[in-house]
Amino acid sequence: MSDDTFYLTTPIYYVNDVPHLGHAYTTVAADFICRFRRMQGRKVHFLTGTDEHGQKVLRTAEAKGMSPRQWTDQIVPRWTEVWKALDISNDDFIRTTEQRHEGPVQEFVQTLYDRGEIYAGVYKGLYCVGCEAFKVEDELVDGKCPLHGTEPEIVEEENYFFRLSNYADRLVDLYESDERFVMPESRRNEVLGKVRQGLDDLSISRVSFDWGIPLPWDEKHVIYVWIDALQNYITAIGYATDPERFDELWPADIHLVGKDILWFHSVIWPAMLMALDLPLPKTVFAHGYLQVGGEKMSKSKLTGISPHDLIGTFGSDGYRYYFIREVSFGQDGNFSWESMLDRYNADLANDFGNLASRVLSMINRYLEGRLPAPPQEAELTQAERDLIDAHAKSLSHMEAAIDKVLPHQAAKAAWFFVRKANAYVEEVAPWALAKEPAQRRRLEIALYMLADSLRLLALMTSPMIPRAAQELWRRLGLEGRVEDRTFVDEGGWGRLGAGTTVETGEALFPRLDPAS
RNA sequence: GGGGGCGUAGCUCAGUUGGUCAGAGCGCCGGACUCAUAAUCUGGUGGCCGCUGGUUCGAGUCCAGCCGCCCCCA
Repeated sequence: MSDDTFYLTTPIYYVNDVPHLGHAYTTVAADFICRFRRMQGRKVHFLTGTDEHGQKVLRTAEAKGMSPRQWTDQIVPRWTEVWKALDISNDDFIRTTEQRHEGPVQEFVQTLYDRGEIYAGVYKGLYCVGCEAFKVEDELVDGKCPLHGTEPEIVEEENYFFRLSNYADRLVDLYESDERFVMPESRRNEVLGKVRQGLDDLSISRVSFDWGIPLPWDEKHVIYVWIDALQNYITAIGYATDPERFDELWPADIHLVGKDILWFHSVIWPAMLMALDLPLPKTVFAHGYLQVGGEKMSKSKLTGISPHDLIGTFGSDGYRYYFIREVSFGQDGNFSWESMLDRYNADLANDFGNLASRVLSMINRYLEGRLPAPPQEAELTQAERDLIDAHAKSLSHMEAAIDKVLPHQAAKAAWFFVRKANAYVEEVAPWALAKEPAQRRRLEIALYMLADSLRLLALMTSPMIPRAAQELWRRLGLEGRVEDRTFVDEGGWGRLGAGTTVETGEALFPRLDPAS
């Protein structure tokens, strides 16, 4: 791959049901990171999609009186429409039932088989359909799966196994030598501790049902859904079909996952890649879980809340901002209607939206809506220099936070500049300058600096709140889409043309009444 | 059973290798200002840093035990 590419994946979501807040949380964070990387000038490839095979989907479909294909075909749009509503900028969307996936997956496992990495054996065990996984006695509570509360089925079947056990040592070396392979650090320790205890070989096929991808050398077996699913990360970018494209994008920079599926991504997936001598992803980042608190939705479970329920009130931008800013990314976080409302009003309406509103209004009132000439170096006072410093600091902190995969810190860093800009307004008090004709140039400089601050903020916040950023960009008389710009090209001061007419308008983020 | 994590102001959380580490934002109280979405700026209130021992000249910061909460286990 080339250095300027940036390939990020979300999990492909299991289409057993419709999307909920947890899925959207991962996807929004991923989108923020990808949009930010694009504006850093990286050549981004952002992949998401759906995981459609396996017994659970089959049973869900049967329960609805549909074929699994009918079921997945009608539910996938429920996912894509949510991503559209949240302005997710994915470059591709892969379904594991697509031809471009199934063929290469067969080639992948065939190659493993040819290399002796897969062998036939018999598996006897307790299988939990909910988990799509075998269980050992120890894991059961009163004979039932603790996650699903159901009794596992006793299954004895001929399976093919992947020689996962051969890779424990190499995996341990990997975790120890590369601190970025599993992030955050606490998760790395978790995986390391577990793998040090050794690994068993992994059953990778099923014969009891046929909703899956057949093993090419033994077609009565279908490939275990997880093995099939993980490969979306390479099949989507041309593994076995388009070597040039594959080489350009692989390895992935980040696999973003929830902590519940870390094992598959940090152990099984790299082991399979090792078995084929393919490069390993650079980082598997596991974020925390959301929990639902507060009064308004206390009776709901996270999985019972649709993103649409919140987008209606807070908008796509409000939704995105809240989940990016509120939750410490590597840790579990709480969602509540109340905290979402607080964040929206405090950060978006008061700090950001009002800043735009007051600046545009003053330019309109004191300068007839037209931007003055940008200040010369010699015209800058300490107040302007501080503002310029604040922006530089804010942007560099954002970049550092994104490097560490900490979107909430990046959002916080951006708001440092918002606050500084508001403080600058107070410091220079344009309304006072406007009363004294002798201060005309000082007034122009102050309002130019503020308009320019808004432009820089539109750039910085576009990855988080793309709609408001675009609207601000437009009101400042700027052409095109802000998301197509880069920090390097547009991140300097003084890029607004003298004489440009700016527009005032409706509040970017109208305050929301807590009572309603 | 094994492995990992969390418990710091009312709330959400920061606190590298132990010594200005007792912080930020929100909330709350007061002051300033009036360009603005009763927004903004500014000052302040507020915490036996879960409990108990230990190591140390000195511990949210290390060790042990305990209490509470949580996650993972192919």
